[in-house]
Amino acid sequence: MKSSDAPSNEGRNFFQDVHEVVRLIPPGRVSTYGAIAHYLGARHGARMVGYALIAAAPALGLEKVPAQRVVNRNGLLTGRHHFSTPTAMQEALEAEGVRVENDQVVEFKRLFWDPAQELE
DNA sequence: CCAATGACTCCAG
DNA sequence: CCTGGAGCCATTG
Repeated sequence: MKSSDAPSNEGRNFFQDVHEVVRLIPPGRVSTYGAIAHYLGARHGARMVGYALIAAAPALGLEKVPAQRVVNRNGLLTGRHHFSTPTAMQEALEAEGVRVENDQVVEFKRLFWDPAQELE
C-alpha cells in the first residue's frame, strides 16, 4: 500500500476523529475548523476539517454529525451551501438556541466551544 | 501522474 | 479599518 492502493483506509481515521469531536459539541455551542484542526494537532490545516465534513455529509443521517455547529473562524456559516437547503444550517442552529444573523453566529465568541480547552 | 479546486487561516498592503 | 494574495493539504478530475 503506497499511494493509489489505500487512500481511504487511513484517511478515514482522520474523518472519524473530526466526526467525534463535532459530535461532542454541546447543544447551543459552536466550534471552528481551526479549533478542531488544532485539537487534532493543527497539522492537517483547517481546510481538511471542512473536507471531513463534506465526507461526513452523507454520514449526517448515519453518524449524526452536527456540521451546522461548525463554522469558520469568523463565525460565518460558510458551508451552509453544502446542506440540503441553503437555510438548513441556520435553521438547525436557531433550533439549538443559537441566533444567526446575516449568515453569522450572534455572540459567536461567547458560544465558541474549543475541544482542546473544554476536553483538554 | 499532473493539474485544479476547496465547509480555511494568516500575513501584507 | 478593509481588501487582496499566498499557504497548506487532501480529494477529485
